[in-house]
Amino acid sequence: MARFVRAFGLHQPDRTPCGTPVPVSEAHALGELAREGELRQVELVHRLRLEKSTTSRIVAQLVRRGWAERAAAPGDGRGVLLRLTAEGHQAAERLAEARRTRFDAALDRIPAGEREAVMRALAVLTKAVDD
Amino acid sequence: MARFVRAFGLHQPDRTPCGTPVPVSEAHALGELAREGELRQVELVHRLRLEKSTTSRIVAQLVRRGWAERAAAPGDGRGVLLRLTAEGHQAAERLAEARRTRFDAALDRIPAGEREAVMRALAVLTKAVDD
DNA sequence: CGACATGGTTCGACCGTACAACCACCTGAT
DNA sequence: ATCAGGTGGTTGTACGGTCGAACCATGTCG
Repeated sequence: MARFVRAFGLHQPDRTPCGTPVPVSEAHALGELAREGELRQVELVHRLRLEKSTTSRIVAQLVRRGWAERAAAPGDGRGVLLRLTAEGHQAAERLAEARRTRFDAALDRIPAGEREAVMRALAVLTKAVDD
Repeated sequence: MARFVRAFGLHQPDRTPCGTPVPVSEAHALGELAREGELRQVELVHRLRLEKSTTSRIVAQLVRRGWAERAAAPGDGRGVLLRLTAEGHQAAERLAEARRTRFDAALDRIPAGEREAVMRALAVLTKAVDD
């Protein structure tokens, strides 16, 4: 496990393991938003497992980069609804591309017959770890 | 993958995912030293995938805690040979215990028939990711 | 003997995260 | 209708892990 963390480069939180100079948490936020389309900020807190203060800053950073925009949440005057801008979607796509490249390279080193089993195992492990 | 990182708590580098209030990198260093007995500091640099400056600081921290001690490397006046103290071994054991607890809990949530396959898959993936 | 490489340390800067305090808004009970 | 307590967000502050560069000592090779 420890080996995996180091090999994957997870100990450097301000750089994506896939080589992109974007903080890991920001990349994750971008990914969630890209998949969901819209997201309440509080939902992002839960998915990213961060404090709301940290999440607030990350969102501010995304907005500053021009990747996301805040809107009022429908039916709740307190909430913030997040949405990716056009540039945000492009950035997410670039990130996904880098991720694909990185993973393809890794998968190449896994015997073809085992690939699917490994991917499924990772999903199982994630679910098991997730309390 | 991203889900796994968040679920496992890897985004918080100053706390072990297993609940111990010890920085992740320090825990990894402790683990390597416990397994190897002795280790050159430069070897730790490679295994931890850190800069030598960062490694130096981590070692200093271990020494400060009374968990490790530096010695001259045999046959090389520049090098530093690292060794765990008695307290260091105890600390490593406590860490291993916490890890075991955490993993057992996770493994309990994996169908018995799949456990071995999942563990093997993780090893395969680590090797594949490791350039 | 001199040039370059290697192992370590120290210094400075950056940045991600948590915690606390605070505000705005919502909700439910009286 | 009102007030208490809960929830969503922001800002200030502190902490700490990591890197890069400068520097030193030691080893190595021509």
